[in-house]
Amino acid sequence: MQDNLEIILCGGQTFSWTKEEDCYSAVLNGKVWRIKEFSDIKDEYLKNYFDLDFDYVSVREELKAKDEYLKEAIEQFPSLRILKQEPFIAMISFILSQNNNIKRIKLIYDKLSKNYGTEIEEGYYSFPTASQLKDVSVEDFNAMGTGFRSRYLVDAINKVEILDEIPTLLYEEAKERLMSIVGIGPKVADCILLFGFHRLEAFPLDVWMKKVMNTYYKGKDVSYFGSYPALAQQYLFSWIREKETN
DNA sequence: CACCAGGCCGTGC
DNA sequence: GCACGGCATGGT
Repeated sequence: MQDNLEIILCGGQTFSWTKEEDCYSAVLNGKVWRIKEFSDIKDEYLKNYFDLDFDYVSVREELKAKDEYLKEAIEQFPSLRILKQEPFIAMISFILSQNNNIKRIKLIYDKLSKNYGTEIEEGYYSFPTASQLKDVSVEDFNAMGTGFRSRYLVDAINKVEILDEIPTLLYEEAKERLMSIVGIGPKVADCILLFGFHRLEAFPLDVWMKKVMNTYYKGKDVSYFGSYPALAQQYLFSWIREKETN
């Protein structure tokens, strides 16, 4: 298992993957996947999921030339990619993420899968679909440990059709539309647009990125980072977390 | 025992 | 408009 996959699969952009003894596993698209390294990604579904056709090299070079912080971040995490997750999974995952930590988000993600998803192999469950969750009540969600986010989940599931509109909308319109769901604010909306719709103009500002902006990019904003601010965000997010938690 | 976590809502000004 | 407190819960 290489470190490269760790930052992508367990770094907070997805909660679908489980680190096992000798591989990373996930249930996606109705199938159990097990991978140890990039060369295991051969299936068409996974190739698309891992965004393997996008040319990260030139974007990395462009960002590295901007300043020393981006240069350091990119050199530390050169293999970072933005996964193409299912919109519904991304929406629920990032509603769960607020005022929460990665480990516990994953715990709830797995609990929802086990209780409301479909068992694909023994012990491996798909994340529930919107229709599998449509009759789940606030009290039911409370039993899953989602706490004050339970009512947000119910509202999101009731308004799931919004996700179908997103691809037709401009970034700002799409963000506003997502924010009409109770419990989705600017940051969660950006995460859904980025990880669920691959909108690379999104720029999720969480506590870590706010710290980065205040400390290293004072007076600057998203426009400083060029055409793909989401990539700059992802490198800097990983960089600052690594720096301050280890 | 505290305190914290990839924020947002509701209230008050 | 903007600042503030509160929030369920598991981990440390």
